Amino acid sequence: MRIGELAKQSKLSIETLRYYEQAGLMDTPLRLENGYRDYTHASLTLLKFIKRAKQAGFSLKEIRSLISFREAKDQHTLDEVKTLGETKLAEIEAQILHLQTMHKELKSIVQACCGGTASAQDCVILSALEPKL
Amino acid sequence: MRIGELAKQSKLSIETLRYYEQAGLMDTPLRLENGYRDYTHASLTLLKFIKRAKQAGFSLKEIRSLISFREAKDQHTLDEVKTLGETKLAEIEAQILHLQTMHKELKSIVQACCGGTASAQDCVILSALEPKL
DNA sequence: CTTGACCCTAAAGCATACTATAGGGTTTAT
DNA sequence: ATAAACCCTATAGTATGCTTTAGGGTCAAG
Repeated sequence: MRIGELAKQSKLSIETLRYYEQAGLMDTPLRLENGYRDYTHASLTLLKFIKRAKQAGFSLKEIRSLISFREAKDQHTLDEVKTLGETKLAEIEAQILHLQTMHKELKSIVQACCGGTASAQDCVILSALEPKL
Repeated sequence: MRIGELAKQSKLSIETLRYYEQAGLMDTPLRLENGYRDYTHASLTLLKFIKRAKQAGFSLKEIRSLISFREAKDQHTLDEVKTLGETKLAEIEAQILHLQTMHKELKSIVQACCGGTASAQDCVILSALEPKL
């Protein structure tokens, strides 16, 4: 299958597929006589794997690790895979906490603002951002 | 005050200060005879404002808006400021939801892995990332 | 008078994940 | 034969918020 077909089936752009190849996520595929890339169904399966891993929050760099685990399962331990997952889980938790902190802070100051078309002269939001004396 | 002193007091790097100036967050300060930047206390107050806004989750671009509101309060309405805050709140909420979705998904597959030093041959994490047939 | 601390500019680099552009072959259909 | 649709490479651009580099003045102390 040529790149256009793989793009269609994977719902990724042709450019993204070439980018993934260059980024080391996919092996360089065989080439047809005219130089066109010639993919097999395995490429599609790999792309679906990549998409699911992305959905789960892994970066392309981390996905490279996941792919190498996947390609040589017997040379890796369950712990290696699980550690990657747990590390990512911890990162996501930290990000959520950070966002929740910001949200709480921002919500309290935004809610204090009555809004309206009056001048922002005495805006409590702007005041809240001023350094405390 | 020269830039080194302002950096110390604001706890930002000298480079960041010059970057903020170039990014339009701070006015170009007066210069001493030798060309050195000469800041006043107002610059420090502004930097603290910027830092608090960052803490609340605003991007530098949004902070530019906040600063222009702050500098000409009487030419803006409460609604303008409040809308900026509410939009940002909504963005943060969306990000939290997205992260929570990923977290839930990832947690369920990571927890299913028993770990250990056995080969990843039958790793449920890797399996979970494979496309379903 | 030189050393070290401080300041300057302009431009490039970093990380992430792509997207776009320029310039040029190939294949398919009419 | 020509136009549309497809493929190729290499390079640069996008967004964000800085940091780093290169190359070079300024100033106070010893």
